[in-house]
Amino acid sequence: MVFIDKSSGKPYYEQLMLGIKEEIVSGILKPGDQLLSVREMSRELTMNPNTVSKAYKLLEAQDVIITVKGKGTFVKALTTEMDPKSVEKIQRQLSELTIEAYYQNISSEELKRWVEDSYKKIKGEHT
Amino acid sequence: MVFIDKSSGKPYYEQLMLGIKEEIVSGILKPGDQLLSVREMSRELTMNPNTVSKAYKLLEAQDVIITVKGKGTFVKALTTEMDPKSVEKIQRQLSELTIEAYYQNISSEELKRWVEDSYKKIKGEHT
Amino acid sequence: MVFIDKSSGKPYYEQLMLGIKEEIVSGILKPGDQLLSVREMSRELTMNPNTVSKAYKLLEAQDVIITVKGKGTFVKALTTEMDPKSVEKIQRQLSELTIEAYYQNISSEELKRWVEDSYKKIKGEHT
Amino acid sequence: MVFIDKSSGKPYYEQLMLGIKEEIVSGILKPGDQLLSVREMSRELTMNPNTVSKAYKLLEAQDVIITVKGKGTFVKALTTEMDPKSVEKIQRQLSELTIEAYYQNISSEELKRWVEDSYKKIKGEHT
DNA sequence: GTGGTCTAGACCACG
DNA sequence: GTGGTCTAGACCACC
Repeated sequence: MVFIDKSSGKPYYEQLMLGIKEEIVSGILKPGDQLLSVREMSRELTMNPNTVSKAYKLLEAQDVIITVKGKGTFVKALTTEMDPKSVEKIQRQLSELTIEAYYQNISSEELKRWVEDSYKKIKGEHT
Repeated sequence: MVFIDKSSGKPYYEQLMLGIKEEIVSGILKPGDQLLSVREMSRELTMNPNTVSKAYKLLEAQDVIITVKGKGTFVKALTTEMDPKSVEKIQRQLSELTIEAYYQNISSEELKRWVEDSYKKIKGEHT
Repeated sequence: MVFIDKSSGKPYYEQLMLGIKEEIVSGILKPGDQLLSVREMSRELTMNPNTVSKAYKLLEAQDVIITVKGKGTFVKALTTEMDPKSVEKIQRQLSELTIEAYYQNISSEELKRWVEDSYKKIKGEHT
Repeated sequence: MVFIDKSSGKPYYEQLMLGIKEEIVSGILKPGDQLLSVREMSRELTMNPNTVSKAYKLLEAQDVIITVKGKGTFVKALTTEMDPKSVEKIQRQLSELTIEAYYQNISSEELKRWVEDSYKKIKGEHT
């Protein structure tokens, strides 16, 4: 069950996208699994259907899920290739994060430990 | 010289804030150094003075710089304490980044290597 | 209704910030209450929306209110912790005020009575 | 010797005005005493003569000091009457301070104790 | 010269 | 509807 923090400042649709990805990488959602319909999901999370729809559309554009008309929305298999653009974006964000971390006197070791922890958390959720 | 990507979608003032922090951690700007005046900077980056001012004000709120009315704006010494809120924010962002990275088949090792590289880049620029 | 004295020399946004805080401590505004929207408030007070926005942003930085994009701005619960910087500032201002008072032959007792009165006024407005 | 905090944000001339008043109420400066000349004072405090001059002019307007052309500037006797405008201003500032204090969970008692302390500090400096 | 405040008005993202 | 960003330009206080 994805959790939406309504006062985090982050757009709902982004939180939902991230939440779904999180459930996929952690194995809660598996390839072929059907997502809640837009209307169900919107009721579940008490948000506007348009917002859920936007998240689904963007996830579909990212090849994370696929919508079959009249059938529903399904999780796609994790791709084995990297999307250069996404990778580049991640690197850029990481670089910015490093500057902020450095400014807070967070050492490189600490930061790497946090990366490790995050990975463990994801894998640990696999059943 | 801070570079502003006018088509990145990121607000100019955030880019400027990050750019200035980058110059500070990398040693290009040292404590006590005077920043370009709001007007100079706005001319330099071809943006509105209000936008530069906004970045300066926010950096001042973060204790990164200090502005003396009628005098100018100056770099403060790097603090040695951590701001719990900022640290928490960094951890959260890192956690989200990890999910995206995992989705792109980027290994934990790879990600940690990038962290290390970013740190080296910062320190390598020290004179 | 916050009152703005347009000829007091004090910036509008500061007057608005103080006015909102006053309504909160006196119980007129309660945690969770929605503030007037930026546009409504600007119409109400006949000032520019940007000025209202500035006040709201600063109050948010002080953890007094919280704004949710596309939804509105809401009163936060009064915190139970002290912010050392704010406390220091209050002490400094009080010290300066004392000098001015002393210069006007205002006794310590009188000044303390005024403090008491101000507190009573705040609490008296509670419902 | 008045101390000017060049990075406090407060205008220099106001700091100087307050500093001189402080020296008067604490007895360091007595009625009839001669102040440093504008030029001496500006050298002493490493500030612009115009700034010192502005402070002196304003203090003269407040009947705190008096300038005799060709002679110098002298401390006037503490008046025994109150200036209604000044008193009103003090009350207003105190009222605003109370709101901020209340917001920081500072009790009425604490605030009154601080007032008492400030008064003691002033009187304690009397020789 | 410096930064600070305020206005007017445009455009965008979010829900 | 909401707030956020950006621009253009005016006026003021401080130094």
